[in-house]
Amino acid sequence: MARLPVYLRALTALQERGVATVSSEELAAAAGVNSAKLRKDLSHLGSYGTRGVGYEVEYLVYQISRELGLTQDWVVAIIGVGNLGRALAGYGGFASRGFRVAGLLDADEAIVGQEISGMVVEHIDRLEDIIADHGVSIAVIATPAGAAQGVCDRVVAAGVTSVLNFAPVVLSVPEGVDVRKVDLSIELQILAFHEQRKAGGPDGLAPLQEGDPPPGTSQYVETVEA
Amino acid sequence: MARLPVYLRALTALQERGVATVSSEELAAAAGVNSAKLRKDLSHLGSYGTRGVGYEVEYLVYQISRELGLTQDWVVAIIGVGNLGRALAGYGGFASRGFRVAGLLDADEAIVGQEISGMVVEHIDRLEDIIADHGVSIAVIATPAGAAQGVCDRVVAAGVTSVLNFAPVVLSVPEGVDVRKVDLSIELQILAFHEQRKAGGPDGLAPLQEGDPPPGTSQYVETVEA
DNA sequence: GTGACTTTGTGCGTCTGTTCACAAAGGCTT
DNA sequence: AAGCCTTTGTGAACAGACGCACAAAGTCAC
Repeated sequence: MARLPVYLRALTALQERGVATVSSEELAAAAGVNSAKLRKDLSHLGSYGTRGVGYEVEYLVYQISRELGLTQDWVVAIIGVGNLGRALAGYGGFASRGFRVAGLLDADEAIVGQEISGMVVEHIDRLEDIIADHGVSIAVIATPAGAAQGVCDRVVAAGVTSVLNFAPVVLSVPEGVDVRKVDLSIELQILAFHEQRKAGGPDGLAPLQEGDPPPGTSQYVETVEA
Repeated sequence: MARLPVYLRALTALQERGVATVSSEELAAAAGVNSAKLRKDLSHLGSYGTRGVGYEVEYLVYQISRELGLTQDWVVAIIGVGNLGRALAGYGGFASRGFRVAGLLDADEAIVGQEISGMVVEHIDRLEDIIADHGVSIAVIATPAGAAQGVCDRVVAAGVTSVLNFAPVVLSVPEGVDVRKVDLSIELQILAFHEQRKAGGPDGLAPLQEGDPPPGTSQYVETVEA
């Protein structure tokens, strides 16, 4: 389930505050979900709390970590060392959760050789070597959109079966390869959509109103991509 | 719908390639969704294509942009200018889609005054002024986890009703305020989960096997937060 | 002008995920 | 030791999304 990491974070926060036991109600509130859903998730996961008391925090942390595969280390390569790649390389949340960054790669000769967050940027030509040598199992793609599919094909061919994609394209991959996508501008657009809704619908116009330019004579292009 | 931005991106890509008309089947493939779902989304949105031909690309771009509220400009403030905040400030996808960054703010005196991507970083004390002066309607929170809720409360009090949160906490906000969350390490954890599934279940153990340490004597802590 | 072909728009069955509500289970107090 | 109280685990109703499949509608060729 996609909610387990959220539970895990809430639990580790409780753990740091020295809380030993927690009810489904409290934990659900901390994670921002319904308590019945949380209980069903946890029971579906096999672990149990004790009725009348709640869940033991440490035990649950261990169970969820194991379920998520965080008891073993995962080796990550970051491809594309632009602004975003740099931020990812310096992101503390990786190392502290069992993700080891084995390499930073880029195609730009001006960037290759630079030291970023204690690592030397390698040339993209060495991609296959680095994946094989370090046993990389997760690739993070932070390249420009145009390069993403090509890089993706190469990492998949080299045996990587999990890809985290920050490039604004839909990657096509063979069966058995997982892709997750994070797109900053899409998140903003969704917020803009809701914001507009609050302000009273799209410009207050019904779609295809009398007087709107009909399809076929369209000049609306300049309104979207400034 | 959360899929409209994906359609829009696929459409603008087609537009740049000079494609005038597209069928639901083609567009669905480009967006990575089922064609019936795409047609239902588009019809639900009110706009139509012409049967036997498909959708006119330009007209659809205009309609979706209008629905998403991209025909107007949205003013954004980025709070927290660490690695991630810097990457966001330099991200080209904002300006090109009608999102104008009105301010970069941070609490660290060493960062305030620096110029990042052509903007001078302001002190967090000026938060309310900047929101009011520029008419900020979307706040991007890229602070450390501990500061996020406090910053969120302040931007909401200042009238912001949409928040994009990169901090690894669940923000609590009053009714009517939208929060979207992007969490890099959660994405990686979900990938790790699937990766482990491919490799044959969580360590190959059934939960709470005979011989496992029972709850109450737990020493598993060191396995999770290294 | 007519017929064949293409593609949209949508009714309907299905399925997954969510929530309610309650019985079973365990602890705590007296 | 007995009963009360809290909290889990889950059956069942509910809701929304999804996708198939087909009829309506329009185009294109001749």
